[in-house]
Amino acid sequence: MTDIHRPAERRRLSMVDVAAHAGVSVGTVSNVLNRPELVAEPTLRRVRASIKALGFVPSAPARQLRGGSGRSVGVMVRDIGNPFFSEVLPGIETRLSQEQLLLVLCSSGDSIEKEAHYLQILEQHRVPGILITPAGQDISHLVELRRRGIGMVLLDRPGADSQLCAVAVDNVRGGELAGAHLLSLGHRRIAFLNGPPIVRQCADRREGLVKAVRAAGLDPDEVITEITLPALTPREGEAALERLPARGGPTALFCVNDTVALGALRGLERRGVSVPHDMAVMGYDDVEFAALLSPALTSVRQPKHQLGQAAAELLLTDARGDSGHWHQEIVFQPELMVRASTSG
Amino acid sequence: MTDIHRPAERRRLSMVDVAAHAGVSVGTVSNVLNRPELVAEPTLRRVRASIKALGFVPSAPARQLRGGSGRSVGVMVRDIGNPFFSEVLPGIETRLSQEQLLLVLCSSGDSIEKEAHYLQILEQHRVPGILITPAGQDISHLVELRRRGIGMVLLDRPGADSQLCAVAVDNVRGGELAGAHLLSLGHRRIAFLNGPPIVRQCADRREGLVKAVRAAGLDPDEVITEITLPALTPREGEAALERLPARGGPTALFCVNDTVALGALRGLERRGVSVPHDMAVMGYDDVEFAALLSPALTSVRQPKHQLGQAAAELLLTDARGDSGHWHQEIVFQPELMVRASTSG
DNA sequence: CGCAGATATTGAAATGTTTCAACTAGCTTG
DNA sequence: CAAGCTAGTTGAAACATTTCAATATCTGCG
Repeated sequence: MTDIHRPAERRRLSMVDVAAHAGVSVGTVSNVLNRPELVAEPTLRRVRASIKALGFVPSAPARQLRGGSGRSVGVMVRDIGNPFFSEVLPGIETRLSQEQLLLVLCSSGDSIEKEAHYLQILEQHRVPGILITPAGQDISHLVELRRRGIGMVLLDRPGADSQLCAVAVDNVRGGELAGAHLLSLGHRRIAFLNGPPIVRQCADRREGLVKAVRAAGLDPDEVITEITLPALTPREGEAALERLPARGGPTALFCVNDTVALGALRGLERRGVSVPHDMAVMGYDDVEFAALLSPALTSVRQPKHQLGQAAAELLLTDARGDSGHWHQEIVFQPELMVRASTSG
Repeated sequence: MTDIHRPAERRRLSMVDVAAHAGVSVGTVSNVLNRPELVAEPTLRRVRASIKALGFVPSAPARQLRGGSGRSVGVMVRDIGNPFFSEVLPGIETRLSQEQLLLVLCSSGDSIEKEAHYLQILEQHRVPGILITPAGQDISHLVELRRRGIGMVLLDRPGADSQLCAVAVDNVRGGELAGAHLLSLGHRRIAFLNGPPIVRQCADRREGLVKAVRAAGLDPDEVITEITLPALTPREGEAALERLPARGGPTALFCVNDTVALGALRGLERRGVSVPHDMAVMGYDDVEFAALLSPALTSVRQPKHQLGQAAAELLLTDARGDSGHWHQEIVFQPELMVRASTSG
C-alpha cells in the first residue's frame, strides 16, 4: 500500500508553456483554440500536439475575464427535494447542455436571505442569465439585476406586468379546477393544506379555489378551512392532520402539491381513515408517482418538462440580449386528472 | 406601454472606479473586501459607501485568476430525473452552501461522451472538486483528474481499490437482501429488471441476487431471468413486461430501482395482474413515495440524505488537499423494507 | 529632538487569456 | 523588378483582481 500524495504543487500550465513548447507565439496558440481556420495546417498540427503532450487545459476564468460574460447560468428553485422541480430540471438541463452552458443549481429553501445571497454570488460570477422561482412576492431586485445586464426568466411564476420574461402554469385556473371538482362531488367542507401565502403559487391556487366556491354560489369562509404549513413536505402534510377541526370537520382535503398529499395520505392511512370514503384527497402537480399511490391520487397536472424547456429557451434569447426583445410570458394550462382518491 | 431597452452597454465597474470615487488606491479597496481589519475605520466606511453608491460587484473570474481555484464544485449524476438523485442532492446542497460553494449540476444520461465533455468543461473552470457517479466502469480518467489536483469523490459507487474517495451503499448486500426475501416467500422463478451491466450499481445488485440464490442451494440460471432495460425509467419498466416469458413465467419481479418498479406496477395493473397474488414486485432505493404506492412497494432502503452529506463532506477534505489525506471509503448498509407488494 | 515601532496606504507586478494592429514572406502582376 | 496582395504570425495591450515590498504618517520614549 503506497501513500498516494498529491504531486509537488507544480504551477499550472498556461498558453505560454504551450507556445514555448511548439515554438510559436501565444497569439497563435489562442488562434489554434478559437479560430483554427486562420492557422496554417502544419502549425496547427504542431500546436495541437504540444497541447496534448503537455496536457494543457485552458482556463475558463481567464477567458471570461477578457471575453465578457460566463458560460454558466443560474437556476434557482425553492426546494430541490421537491419532485416537481426534479421533473422540471431535465427539460432545463437538456436545452442548456446543447448550448454548452453549465447549470448552477441553487436552492433557496424559501428563504429570502438565502436567495439574495445566491443571487449575489451569481452576479459576481457574471452569469449571463438566471432562471428563478422567487422565494418572495417582491421581484424588484430581479428587475434590477436584469437592468444590469443579467438575463432573467421567472420559472413557474407569472411575470408581474411584463417586467420580466416568465414561464408559468395558470395556478388560479388550476385551483379553480380542483375546487370545482371537489364541489361537484358534493363536498361542502374542504380543508386546504396550503403553503405560506407569500409564495405566489400558493396564493394563486387559493384564489382559484375561492373563485370556484363563489361560482357555486357558496361562501368561501364557510366551505374552506385553510391550514398553512411551514414547509411543503410529506412530514408537514401528515402533521397538518392534527390541526383539522375535530367535529363538523372537512370531508375533502385539497393539498397544495403532491408531496403534501403524500404525507396526508400516509397520515390518514395510519389513522384508519378511508380515502375517498371518509375523506377525499387531492394533490397538485401530478408528479410521476401520483397515479400509482394508494389510492391513486387525483391531481392537477402541470406540463413540467415543457415548462423547463420553454424557460431555458426564453432565457437563452433574453441572455443574448437581442435588441428589441420584448418581455414574453408563456402560460401553460393545467389539466385535471381524476383518480381514485376523490372518486373511488 | 414603454419599450424597456437594455441600457447603453456601459462598461462594468471595476475596483478602479471604486478607488477613484473613494479617493484611495485599488490596493485599499481590495483590503476592504478581503482583510477589513487592516483598514482604518474612516477609510473603511468611505470605501464601503462608494461600493454601495456605485453598485460595484466584484468579479469572481478575476479573483479566481489571481487567487487559484474556484468556488464551485461539480456534481455529476447519471440522470437528474431519477428521484434517487433528487433525494441525495439536498444533502449535498446543504453542506456545500455552508461553505459558500456553488453546485454545478451535470447529468451524464449514462453517456460516457457527455460525461467526458462535462468533465473537460469543469476542469477548464478550475473547480476545486467533483462529486460523481460515473457512467462507465473505467474510472482511470477520474484518477488522472485527481492527480492533476481536482478533488474527486465517487458517489454511490465503491472506490476501486482506494484509488479515490468514495461514498456508497453496499449494493451487493442490497441485492442479497432482496433475493433472500423473495426466496423466503417461496419464489423460485424471479425476473430481474436490470439496467445495463456497465453500470456498476446494476452489476452489484445482480451479484447479490445471484449470491442469495446460491446460498439457498439453487441454480441462478434456472431461478433468475434477467431483462436488461435501455434506461431506468417507468416507461421502460412497463415495456419490459412484454419481454417476460409467457409460460412457466416468473412469480416475482425484482426491479433494479423504484422508478422501474413504478412502471412495472402500472403495467401489471393495466394488464389486470394482481400484485402480490399473481406476481410479487419489489424495488430498490425506497424513495419517498415507495411506501405509498398501490400496493405499497417492498424496497431496499438507502440512506440518501446521509449519502449526499457524507459525499460533500469527503469532497471538502479532499479538495482542501490536506497533505497526508488518505483515500477514504464510506459504505452505508442498505435495509430491507417489506411491504404489501411482496407479502400482501 | 531624533528614532524605533506601529499602523495605514500605495504602486506595481503577476495571473492566463483575447484581440488587434503591425509585420514578414511568398506570390502575382503590370 | 517594384508594387501590391494574401496568408500567416507576432507582440503587446487590456481585462479585474490579489499580493507584497515599499513608503508615509503617527506615537511614544530616551
